[in-house]
Parts: sequence; C-alpha cells; structure tokens
Amino acid sequence: MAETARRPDHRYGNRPTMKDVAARAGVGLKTVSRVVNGEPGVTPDTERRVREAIQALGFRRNDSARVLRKGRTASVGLVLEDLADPFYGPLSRAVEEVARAHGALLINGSSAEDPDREQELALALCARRVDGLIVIPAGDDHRYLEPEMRAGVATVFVDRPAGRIEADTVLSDSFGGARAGVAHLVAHGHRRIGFVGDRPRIHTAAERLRGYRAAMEDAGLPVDDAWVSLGSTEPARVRDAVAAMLAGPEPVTALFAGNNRVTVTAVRELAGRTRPVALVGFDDIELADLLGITVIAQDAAALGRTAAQRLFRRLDGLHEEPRRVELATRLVPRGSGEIPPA
Amino acid sequence: MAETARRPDHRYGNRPTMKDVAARAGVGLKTVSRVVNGEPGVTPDTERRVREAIQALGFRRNDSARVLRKGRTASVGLVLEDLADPFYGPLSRAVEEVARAHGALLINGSSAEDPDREQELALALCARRVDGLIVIPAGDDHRYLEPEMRAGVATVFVDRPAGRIEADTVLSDSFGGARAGVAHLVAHGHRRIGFVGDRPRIHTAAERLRGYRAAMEDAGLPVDDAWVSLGSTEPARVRDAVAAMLAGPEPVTALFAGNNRVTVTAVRELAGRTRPVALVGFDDIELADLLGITVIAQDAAALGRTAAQRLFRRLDGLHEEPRRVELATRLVPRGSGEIPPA
DNA sequence: TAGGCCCTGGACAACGTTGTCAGGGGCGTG
DNA sequence: CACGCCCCTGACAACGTTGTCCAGGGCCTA
Repeated sequence: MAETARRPDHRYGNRPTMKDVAARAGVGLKTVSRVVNGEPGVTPDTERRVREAIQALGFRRNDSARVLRKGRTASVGLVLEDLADPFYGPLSRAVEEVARAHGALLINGSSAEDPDREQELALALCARRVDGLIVIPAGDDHRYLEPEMRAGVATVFVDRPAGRIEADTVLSDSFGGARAGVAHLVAHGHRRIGFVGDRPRIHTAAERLRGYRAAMEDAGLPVDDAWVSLGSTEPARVRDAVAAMLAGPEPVTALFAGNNRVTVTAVRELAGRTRPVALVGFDDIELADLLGITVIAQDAAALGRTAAQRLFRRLDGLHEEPRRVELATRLVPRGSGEIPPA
Repeated sequence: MAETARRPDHRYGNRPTMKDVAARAGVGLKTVSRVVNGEPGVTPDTERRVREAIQALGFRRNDSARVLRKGRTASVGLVLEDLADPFYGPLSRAVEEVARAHGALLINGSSAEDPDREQELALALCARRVDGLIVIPAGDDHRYLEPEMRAGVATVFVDRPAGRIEADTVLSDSFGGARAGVAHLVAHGHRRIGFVGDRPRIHTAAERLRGYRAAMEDAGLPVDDAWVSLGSTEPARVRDAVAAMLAGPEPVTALFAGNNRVTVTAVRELAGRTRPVALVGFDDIELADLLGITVIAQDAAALGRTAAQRLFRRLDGLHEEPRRVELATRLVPRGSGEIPPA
C-alpha cells in the first residue's frame, strides 16, 4: 500500500509542537511562534486563541530546536574538580548566579582531578554548544581547546592557570597567601616549620610550596627536606606525613597545611597529641572559628563570580588580550597559628 | 543582483559542519555521519580520509542538532536548594556519577528555597528537553509538572516529597531521626529540651518537629511552647531563639537543632556560655567529630544516588506505580549529646 | 556467463524552531 | 471613490544532524 502513513521515527513521548498548536488554534505556525516569543504583531484575539491551544495541549517550546536555529544555547559549562568539595560548591553557585542574571543555565561536571576526564567533559560541553566554558584545570595541557576557542567558545580558567594556551584566568594568590601564612608562623617564633601539600603538578600546590620556601628564605631559615611532604590528600598519607615530621630529635614546631583537606586531617592528627603544634591552613573551613584554626582564606565565591563576569563580557563581544587576575587572600588568625614553639 | 549569495543568518562563529567535512573529504554527508558515529559500512580508506578532514577543520559534532533528530538529550536536570550548602554538594555529585555511568550530563540549578524559582528552573530544564528531572522541592504544589511528566519526562523528588502530585520520592527518615535524637537526650536525663528548626512549611522541618514531639510524648514529658522555635535559619534569629530558651528561671538543659545550619549557629552560641548545654543536631557536619557534636547523620550521597538510579530505571522503561523510599538515619554520639542536665 | 547478494556510498526527508518575505485586508486621505 | 500604507498573517527555507531508501559495483555461485 502506498499510503502507509509516514510515521515519525521517534517523538519525545509525543509532545505537541507549534504545528499542533497552530492546527488547534486555526492559525499559522509562525503566529504561534510569535505568541510564544512575545513578538509584536498579533491581534489580542488571535493571541488568546493561541494561548488557549497551548494550555489545552500542554505545549512547551523545544529549546533544543530553538538553539539550532538561533546559534546560542544560553548555557555555560563549568568543569571543576569535585562538586562535593566544600570549596567548589560556593564557587559553582556564584557562577550560577551570574549565569542566571544573564539568562543562562549552568551545566557542571566533575573531573575528579583526572586530566582525561577533564578533557572528555569539556569537549562534551562544547559538543552541546555551550556558549562559554569555565574550567578548573586538572590537566596541564589545554591545547585541545584551541579549535573550540577559535570557533567562538568563550573560555575562562579558574583557580589554576591553563596549560600551553593563552586564555583568561582568575586565580587566588597562592604564592602570596602561603608566604604570608608561613611568615606569620615565623613571626611567632617558629624556626622549624613543616609543609604538607597536594601533588606538585597541581599549580596551586606548587605555588603554595614556593610561597613556603620564599617565606623561609625571607627569614633566613633553612628548609630540611624532611619538613616538606607533597602527595595525595588521602587522610592516611597526610597523617603519616604529619607524624613523620613530629617524630625524631628535631621535630617541626609548626605546620603549614596546603589546602582544606590537608588541614582537616592535620587537625585530627594533632588533636591526639599532647605537645602543642602551631598550624596555619590554606582555605577556610566551616567551624574553623570554633576550633581556633588560623587560616589563609580565599574567597571561592569571588573566584567564581569574577570568572563568570569575565566570561559574559566576552560573550557580549569584548575583544582584548587574555587577562590574568589574581585575587588576594586573607590571613585569619584564630589561635592555632599563634601558638609559640614548644 | 539575483545572485547575492544567500548568507546563513548566524553560524556559531563559523564552525565547520558535516557538510564541510564531506566536501573536503570528497564523500557524501551521510558517510561523515557514519564515521563520526562509528557506524559500520565504511571502507578503512574512506574512513581515513574523513578523519583527516575532521582533524584539519577542527570539526566537532553539534549535539544540539543531534538531539533534535534523536529525541533524547542524554542530560538530566537537578533542581536543588543551594549548591553552596555542604549538604547538597555531595548529593549533586552522587547524581552526577550515576548520570555519567549512563552517559548523561547533569544540569544543576539552585532554587534558593523560592517556589517560583523552583518552577521557573524546572520548566526551563523541561524546555531543554532533559530526559529526566530530579527535584528537591522548595514549593508544595508540583502540579505544574504534570504535563511534562505525561509527556515523558521522568521525575524523581528527593529530600522532600512532591506536593499534590504522585511521583517517585526518596527521603531521609526525618521523623524517625529526630525522634531518636531527642530520645537520646531524654535517655541522658534531660526533661526540658528545646527544638530549633527551619520554617515548618518545609516538609523535613515539619517532620523533625513531629519527631521531637513524639519523643517527648513517648517519655511522658510536656512541651512548653517556649521551647520550640521555628523560622529562618538566619544566624541572628537562631541565636536569639537559643538565648531565649536558655534564659528565664526554667531554661532548657538540652537542644535539638533541626538542620546543619541551625546546628552550626547553635554551637557558636553555646560556645560562649559557661553552663553546659547538651546538643544533638540533624545532619552531619565536617569537623563535628573534633568538636564533639552528636548528630543524626543522613547520607546525602545515598539520597542522590538512590534518586538517580530510580530515574534511570524509569528512563530504561520501568513502568510501575510511583514509589516512596525512606533512607534510615544514624545517630552518631560524639559528646555533646551525652552531657547530663546541669 | 548470468543472476543474485553484499558492501559501500549518497540523495532526501525529517526533527521543531525562527528569519524572511510577500500577500491580503482595513483604514485614512486626497 | 480610489489609492496607498500599514498591520496581521502565513508559506517557505534554513539551522545540522540522522533514518530511510536506493543505486552501483564487485564478487560468488550455479
């Protein structure tokens, strides 16, 4: 039979389309489009008929199709390390608020600190044709984004710089913060200060280590290799590292912790000891005030906000050299950093 | 001139399309599609030519267009309250992991506890044609989702039940948790126990209050209206509430805090006092172990994981009555809940 | 050697929307 | 009364992809 009705091959569970609405309202397709988009040039009476049909059918515009036609998706992507980390929640939220103010949705993904996964995610977002991309790098080579950026995907890197590529970047002053934190310990009389940090291929970790070394050098203090421990932030590893620095005949009298996770574990480890050990941690932590933990605080929300604002300025057509912004950190003394050497 | 070339009206910053790739490789459009999608029926030699062209042009498939054709977007939406809240970060991350295992992306949105914003977000996600939707309700009427659900959008509610609509729901046992927490205080000798909670229109807040009352009644204890305070979780309000309960001739000797934010503020307020007051809080908190805060812990990640698994089972075609799952809570004694009455 | 089958490749329509353009009707003005 | 203008309205193409279907060529078999 020649007339087997040509049935569409999928249909979203049979959602009504503008065509259906048009048929029901007895108007043209384009008129429905006009009503839905609030475009002028529709009689109040026609508009009412269309709205009734929309109601009756439960029609909702398919933004996927719209995107295809318009070329902008009104969405931005955010690739971060781990949404469950209390540092990234506020950052993501800040990005979301800026996006919302610009009428855009946010798609985020966690790289779990895996460069391959970062790339996979970022490219998947590009395939979705996000208008812009904010990336907290896990890897150190971002040339894979070059074609995307050339094709017009605005891209901003946050928290850590991009690798082998020029792009807008928003950072915290890790070097300066760590230097100030260690100097604070020095000022309170410490001469043997330990540093427990994350893997040094992570830019912030390397910078903080550099800040530590700079502060020690500023004070004319030597740095014993045994005082420096870099590696994963696994609690077990950090505990071992702390324990090692506190053992032996010449133990450290103070610790600088390279990020929030290290700080938490270090506090737990120190809590079990009798001899007081001074501690300054990078990143603020909830309840740190009650525990009296001195920290170098960075403003995660400000990082996200700044990056997002930059992104949307690019999307609004800003055309200038990529810029690198460093946000200041803040020393918050709360007791643990003011303990004198034992 | 009749021949002014018809220029496309937008172009994504001029991204190459399959057509461009086909032209460059000297093959047909569909052949490119086959290569990109790993479909069979392409000679190795042809495939190589296509891949070279893709490389040379920096082509990346436009998933927006793909979605339009295929009907599935491979993305799910999550509407939560506030991504910056340490409770929701892990929940969102757990959803993301399940989605990733199913090859889907996650689009997040924060409702800021505003029902209108919740609706706006959820419907925007539907317009993007997410395959499924996970909602942590801010409002108490979700009939607006009925057309969407009928149209095939799988929907699961988490943490709080849906309002005026039947749908899959995953909850923590707020009632039982609060009841157990208050019973714990009673077991340690307390008879005057205060309850500081969130606004009662929030389902979990109401349930926890109910649990509190049940535990008091179980123990045959009266509840003075002055011991119950419900309202925003603003620190100022919570501090005032706590202060009020501790003032007067017959102050409470123990407090039950209705959620993580209340707990944090209560701990801060109690820290400034000399007379010890027992405290049990709902939700676990980072570092609560060090501060010795006894809590009723709920597993945010398990909530998210369970909900997401349910969602994808629906997407895989599961067809059965909506189900309501309640996850158990866990009492974690750490000291503050075991303080005897002063 | 003819017939049939498989393998490769391409033309075409369709997904649901928006931009362009042209037509028709009403109304004001000369 | 006629002309022209403006306001509504709808037909049509296009966005970039995938599903369907058909054509051509090579190879195997009878």
